[in-house]
Amino acid sequence: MDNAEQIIYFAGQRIRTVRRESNINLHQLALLTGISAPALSLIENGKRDPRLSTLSKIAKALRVEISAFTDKPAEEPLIVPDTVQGYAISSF
Amino acid sequence: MDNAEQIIYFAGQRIRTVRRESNINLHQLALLTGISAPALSLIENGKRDPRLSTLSKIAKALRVEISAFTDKPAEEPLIVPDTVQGYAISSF
DNA sequence: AGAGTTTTTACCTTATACGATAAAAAATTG
DNA sequence: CAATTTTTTATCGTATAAGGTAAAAACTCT
Repeated sequence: MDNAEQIIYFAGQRIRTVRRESNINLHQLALLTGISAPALSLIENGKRDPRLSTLSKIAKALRVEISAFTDKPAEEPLIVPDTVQGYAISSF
Repeated sequence: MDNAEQIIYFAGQRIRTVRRESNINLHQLALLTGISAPALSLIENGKRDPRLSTLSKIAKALRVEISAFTDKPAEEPLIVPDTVQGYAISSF
């Protein structure tokens, strides 16, 4: 799996995750984006290499930035806090 | 100009800016990405709707995230911290 | 299990991205 | 300005994205 394939696969997973968080199905996303449900299915499964305009329509419909589909989520902060949820770390 | 066209146009401008900051020409970027110089020219001028894999190759060659082409740059931070990652700013 | 819903797959058509090449146009530099 | 470099435009061939439709498969319930 080369780099581009990984990106496509990852983006598909992210789109699916965001869509499910919005509690809508492929048919509904199809209506919102103007992209057919079969096309969306292929994209979510990493079997299609979507165009920028296609990503843009999906992002707009799901109300996220395109980077939500392309960038790895930020690392956890490197600075360890003294307390977690009000408990001193030493108590763990 | 609809939303998708704006995204495509904006991405092209960003790619051109990042490429020029790297001091390379279209021919050189073509060699780095495997995308022809004419194709890169069309993309930079917002006349072509690139595939995700194409954006990925360009981002990799220019050593930036795809979001560098798709997202509006973040505002400058409003609050200047006293320390960064545990080091006093004055030590830089 | 059966019914209803959602997703996937397949097939066909159309639109368009992309590579290659060449030529024209624009920008840069001496 | 002339020479060189860089970018743009045009044309052609191939690959593939995307829509529509329909059928199959997979899930989700009661």
